[in-house]
Amino acid sequence: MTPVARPFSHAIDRLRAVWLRPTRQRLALAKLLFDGCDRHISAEQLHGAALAANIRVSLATVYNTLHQFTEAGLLREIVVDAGRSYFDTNVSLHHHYFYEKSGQLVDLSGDMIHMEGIPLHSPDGRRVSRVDVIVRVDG
Amino acid sequence: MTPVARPFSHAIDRLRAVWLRPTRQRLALAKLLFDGCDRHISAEQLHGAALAANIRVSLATVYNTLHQFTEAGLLREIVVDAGRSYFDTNVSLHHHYFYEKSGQLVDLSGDMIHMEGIPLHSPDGRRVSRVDVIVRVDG
DNA sequence: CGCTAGTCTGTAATCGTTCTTATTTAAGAG
DNA sequence: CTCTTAAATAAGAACGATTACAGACTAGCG
Repeated sequence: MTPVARPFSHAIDRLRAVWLRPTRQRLALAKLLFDGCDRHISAEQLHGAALAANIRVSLATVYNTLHQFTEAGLLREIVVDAGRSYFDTNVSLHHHYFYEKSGQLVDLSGDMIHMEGIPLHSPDGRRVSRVDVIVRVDG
Repeated sequence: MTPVARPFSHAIDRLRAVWLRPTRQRLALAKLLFDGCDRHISAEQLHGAALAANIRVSLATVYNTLHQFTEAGLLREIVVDAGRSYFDTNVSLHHHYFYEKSGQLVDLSGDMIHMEGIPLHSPDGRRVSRVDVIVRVDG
């Protein structure tokens, strides 16, 4: 209930906060993405969802928007496969199960796994931007 | 020094051990891959290396061979980017730094990071096939 | 309203990878 | 050594996800 926990209930406020012009397309996509549920969605899936909701938006714009949101910290990109990446609306610290067969991605709470010894810098002193843990499941 | 630590010094023995016919192409690629150094190599890079070494082999065969070796446990596939995957000749337990800018992959010794709480099964009881940890570095 | 930088569209291009089909080859039998 | 056959390879077409491009559109401002 603190302002930090749920800072921007409205899509337009989220966009303003990260200095992205609230255009029709970005607003519509933001509303689809940030509806309160955590999502793991691909660009194609979001494009499909937009069309299904009668929002005319090109696939190129979906890609642009997803990358802009990711850069702004509203989304986190998760690469599971050569040639498949998902965008996660939950940007808090957590990890993932990945079901190789179905391609499904499932959250693994961040405090379930304790990691020690993870470096904050690379061997040559550069900053670690993030640590991805993917638990791969056969079935 | 135990037989297990360095079981197959010769490429041909490695192939026999995993029931892959030692064809000219597979032998040549195995020699390039398992020369004693740990490598993180992409299919294109290996193809280039083969051509440079005057080994005529098609890209399709390089892909087939890499996947067969991976399935046989001689290699480990590491996906870092949508549309880029590397094959690691070091199949022992360890993790990786990934330099986003250069695309370089660097080993992170397995016992540097201690992880606790990593599940052996998925929430619905399926076996975890492996856990990938990628420490992403900006520069 | 009119201007301008930023954004969007539709399509073509690109990239890494996989598929397909004809050809070649390893390896065992005779 | 030759024959036979299943397995492996070559070459390029096909593929799917993503990116690039050039022109049209629009938000925000005066």
